[in-house]
Amino acid sequence: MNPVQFYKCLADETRLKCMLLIEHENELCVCELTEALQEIQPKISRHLAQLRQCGLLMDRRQGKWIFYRINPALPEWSKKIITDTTLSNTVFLKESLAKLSDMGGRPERMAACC
Amino acid sequence: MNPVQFYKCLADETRLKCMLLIEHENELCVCELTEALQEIQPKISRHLAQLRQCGLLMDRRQGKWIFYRINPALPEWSKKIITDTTLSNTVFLKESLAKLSDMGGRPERMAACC
DNA sequence: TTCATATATATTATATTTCATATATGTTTA
DNA sequence: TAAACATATATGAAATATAATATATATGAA
Repeated sequence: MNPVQFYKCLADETRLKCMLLIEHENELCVCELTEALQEIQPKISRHLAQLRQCGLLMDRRQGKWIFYRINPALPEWSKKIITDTTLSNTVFLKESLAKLSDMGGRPERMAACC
Repeated sequence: MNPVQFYKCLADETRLKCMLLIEHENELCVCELTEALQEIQPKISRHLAQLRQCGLLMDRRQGKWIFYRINPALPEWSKKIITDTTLSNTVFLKESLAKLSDMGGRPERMAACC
């Protein structure tokens, strides 16, 4: 992971909030992020695609939904930065987390089994 | 310090290398960075100005030279990210550090006294 | 004046957003 | 079973916004 590329991925409000919300919640789908950030779906989807292509996120499909999580194969220093940034910027995420917990009809997780 | 703005500052090769080199060396002037990165002076200068305006760097003048250092007033989480990134990306800085130690006629520091 | 450094600006390159549309899965109904 | 529909997500292309660069010019100290 080139550090410049890594920081470029984090250098956008939508992408950074996606990353930190996913870190905070462990796993989120596109519709949950769309609701949390109050943005249109294609915009969220595009930024998630970029984060996936750069290796920061992994996805798994469960039925209609695609869940994203932090790529566990990321180098330790970059994973640490993501967790540290999440812990130290609760205000930055406050509104989005509120929207998320107010959201009805969230998809149920099944363990990514076996 | 807004985290998006912070990461935007780091999301450029020249700026990131300046930050990490300054972190590594404690203090560097424009001419040293120009030599270390093998870039023209106005380019370095512009990026340093941006880093200063955003509050990531502080400068002090000593005669002809202006020395830059990491702004000690930065929030802890962001200072930590700068040190962690420096420690974990030695390869990224290798060439620049070599150029720097090969450089002749580097300005002498006087303690930023009193 | 000269050397080192800083700033302004115009041009070019890059990134982002939006809309329209496509794909993929799941569900309903014939 | 299969066809039709609904929902979630992805993508292509165009318009717009933002950032980077190179060049020229300005400033400030010795």
